[in-house]
Amino acid sequence: MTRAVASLLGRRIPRSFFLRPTAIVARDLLGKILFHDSPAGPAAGIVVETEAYLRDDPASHSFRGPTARNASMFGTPGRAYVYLVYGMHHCFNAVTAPAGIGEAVLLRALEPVEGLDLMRIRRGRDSDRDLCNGPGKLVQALGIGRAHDGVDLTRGAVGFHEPKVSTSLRGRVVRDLRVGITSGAELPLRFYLRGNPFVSRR
DNA sequence: AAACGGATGGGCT
DNA sequence: GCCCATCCGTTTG
Repeated sequence: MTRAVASLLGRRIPRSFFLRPTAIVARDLLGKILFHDSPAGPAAGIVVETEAYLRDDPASHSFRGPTARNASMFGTPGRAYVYLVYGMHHCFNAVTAPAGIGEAVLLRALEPVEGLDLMRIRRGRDSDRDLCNGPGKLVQALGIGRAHDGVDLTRGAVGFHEPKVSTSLRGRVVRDLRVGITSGAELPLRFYLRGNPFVSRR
């Protein structure tokens, strides 16, 4: 681990964190750091926007039961669920709930804090704000792909950490409707940090 | 500033 | 065939 990264990351988020109600996990991931120690170099960002996807939730991939595609969503909590959407982008989720129950948290936006040059190359964009302000964008910026579907986020190259210097999020957490879905659109399961310029929409 | 459409592929009815 | 948990360049107001 590089010197810069060591000064950034606190303790790794353990599996017990993900074994709590999914909306709570989605809320509590705000302010944590998503890190990928990739072969090309480290990249990381502060989580600023998430969405919860529940069982018996018509917007959730798990709604119609387990399939080959969504298998990891029904697997061990604290692992990744990565899938291809719109034929060209990937989305990254942290699996929650006990095995057999298909729930997860979609990561929608990060505030880039490490590996910004690498992110710019991967994204083909220069502006800091355009690196991780969307679910497809952050996945591309971090170098995450289909190969990461099912990986354990509590150990290994991809995972969540406490920030070394933590700031209070009191009064900054907003809860409202999810983005880009049709059914289940009335459920308030999106969480983001008020006023943060790296959130995917204002 | 908002609205729109094209790209692109896999999963499911 | 149709429907996407999206992104981006272009057009329109």
